[in-house]
Amino acid sequence: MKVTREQAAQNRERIIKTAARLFREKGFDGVGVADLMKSAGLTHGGFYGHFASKSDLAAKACEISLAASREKWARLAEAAGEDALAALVDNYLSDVHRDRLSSGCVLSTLGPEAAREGGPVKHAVANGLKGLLEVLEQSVPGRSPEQRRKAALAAMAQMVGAVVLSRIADDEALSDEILAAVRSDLIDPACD
Amino acid sequence: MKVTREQAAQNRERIIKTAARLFREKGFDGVGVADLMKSAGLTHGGFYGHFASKSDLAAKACEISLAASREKWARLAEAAGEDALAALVDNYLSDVHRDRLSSGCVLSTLGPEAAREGGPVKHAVANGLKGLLEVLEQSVPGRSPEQRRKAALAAMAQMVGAVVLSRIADDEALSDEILAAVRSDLIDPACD
DNA sequence: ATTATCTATAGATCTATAGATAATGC
DNA sequence: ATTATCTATAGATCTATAGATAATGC
Repeated sequence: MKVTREQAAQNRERIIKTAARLFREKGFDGVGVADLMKSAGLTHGGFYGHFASKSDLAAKACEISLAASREKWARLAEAAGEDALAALVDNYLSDVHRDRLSSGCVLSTLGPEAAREGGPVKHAVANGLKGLLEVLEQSVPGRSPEQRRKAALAAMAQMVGAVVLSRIADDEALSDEILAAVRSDLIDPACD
Repeated sequence: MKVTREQAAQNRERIIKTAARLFREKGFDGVGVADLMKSAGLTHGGFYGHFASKSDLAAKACEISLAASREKWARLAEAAGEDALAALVDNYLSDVHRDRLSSGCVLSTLGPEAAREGGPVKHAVANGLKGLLEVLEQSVPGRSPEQRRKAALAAMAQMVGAVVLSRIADDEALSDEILAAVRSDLIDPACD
């Protein structure tokens, strides 16, 4: 039954990645440790050799999810050059992002739950937010660093809110309308 | 043990109001039927005489919470006249709203969970969103109805996102900074 | 010998229901 | 007689742990 040290490390990574997917799909309370381990191809009891608690795993899952988001943002911004903001916005407000919870931004799938959870989970998500803001500050137009900081905060809030609302809307027309309105508000020249 | 027909109706209302408070504080999965009934001063088993299921209650709790938000918005907008948007924004982005989950906007406390839940709960929240948008469309500046509609959608997303993020931030400086940046972005003249 | 994983289970909790109780309302 | 509420519990599920197992790594 025992596996190599390296295999055990891989199993641990697989548990975290599975959790990162399932928590985003079903919420922290929507998936139990047993389901989670089954999805990772392991047994229930093996879990506590890897993690102190479900909450411990939740914090690590949020951490890697948001680190992946940050890397994706940095790649997109880098590739888009001058149009970095538009590239980030188009990506975040896409219907793919809205519809595929399992790989989406943790801020919009688990934000309120993480805030309530507190402790290491909230801390991990707060750090992830800071990381995304760093990328956004470099992608947003503005004369001074202060202006860019403010613009990044405003854009971040608007993107997260748009995805949350687009997932609440129960008719697709409204959902699409929300994404389109916010995309236009963020990208098109502010002065009309 | 039996109470008057009127008392029973009052008990039902009290259950819904208690649920509206507790669900926002702890999430749908954070409070059980037994806790909820105890908080309402009733016993566990009595619940199913009033509601078909916990989910049924959740939908009704979201409905009354969002109806109350809409009424509050309408009152604020009415009282502020020309400055309706600023009044709504100041209220939504206040630290009181951020800190007091129990009476806050359901979109920012339970939005992602309601979207996952689907069914009547999601439907109730989607309808509540539409109601708030109606008030916001009348409060936002813009030459045409289409322009106001777009501005309302953009503002709604930004307000919800700002509160979600301000609750995630684990240092108060960042949390306040988010609220202030978004407030200024929404209220101050858009062109600098 | 160590340790990653397994089986099995303790103990707590959750939703929902069954049947008893007692006050209302005909 | 009806019915709102109560007590008690069924049945499912959840987190976490205890102890067994078997392959690695010294």
